[in-house]
Amino acid sequence: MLFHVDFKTGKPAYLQLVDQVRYAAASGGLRAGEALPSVRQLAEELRVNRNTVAKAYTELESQGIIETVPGKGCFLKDGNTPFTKAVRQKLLLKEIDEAVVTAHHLQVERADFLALVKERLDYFENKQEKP
Amino acid sequence: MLFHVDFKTGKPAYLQLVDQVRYAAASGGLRAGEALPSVRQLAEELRVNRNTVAKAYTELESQGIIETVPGKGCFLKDGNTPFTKAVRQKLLLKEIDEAVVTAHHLQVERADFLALVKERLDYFENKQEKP
DNA sequence: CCTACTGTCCTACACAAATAGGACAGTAGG
DNA sequence: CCTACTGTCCTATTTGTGTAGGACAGTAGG
Repeated sequence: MLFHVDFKTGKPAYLQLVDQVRYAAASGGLRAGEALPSVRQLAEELRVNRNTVAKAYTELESQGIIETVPGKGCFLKDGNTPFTKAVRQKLLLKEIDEAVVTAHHLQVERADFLALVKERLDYFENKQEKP
Repeated sequence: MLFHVDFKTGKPAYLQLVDQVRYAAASGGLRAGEALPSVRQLAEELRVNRNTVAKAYTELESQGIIETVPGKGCFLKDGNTPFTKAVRQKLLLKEIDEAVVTAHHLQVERADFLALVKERLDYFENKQEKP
């Protein structure tokens, strides 16, 4: 199965799901317009309450990743974020700054950091191409 | 004063402190070996319990940012992270991946993303130089 | 030694967060 | 229309997190 929950990590189950869907979407494991597993079906597979899955889907919708149609299901959104350019820059800058500050404390040099970033960009782009 | 806590954000006070110390250290606002404000003094300034500040300092020490000497005080560590290269790579990759995935969903192109990263690297490096 | 600092452990409490189950509304195909 | 699916709201319980104050141990200077 595509998703899994690890109860030993202490990280909330619904957040683990959110991350996994985000990664799957970014790396091409999920396609635009594709339907996600139903709330109940996924909940049973993962041995989790329906509302836990539902909470993850709600969070994903508020992030603009998926679209939920009541009575039909949840689907991966096909592009066009619901956020303005200003909001997008702010969200992204926050995460970039966190990584840059962490790199400083981990004593990772500028060149090494940039190399790592490019490597990861390549990684996600390559997976994207595949069938 | 160097630090401040905003109670309106909903973000825990001790985490706000952790972030501010991390940023101050990365941008040169705090120097290696420099003493941080004492737990009680800072707590009084910020109108916060001592243990809230103490918790922030504990977290910072576990991150390898500061060093705490019982009876004397807390000091900014002078380089040399306590982590192995493997652990450092793992910690950094996690944050880089998060930013890369977010960039994908915010539809920020590779070139724009790299430009942003370089801009922020410059920003922190420049502040570092200043007195 | 005594005083005034330093950080820390222990305990307590209030609040929020995470999870869980029952009942309900919309969709679609037989 | 009836059945079986979809997501959702409401409520309850539990668990964890953030904050708080009292008492204690180590350091340093008068």
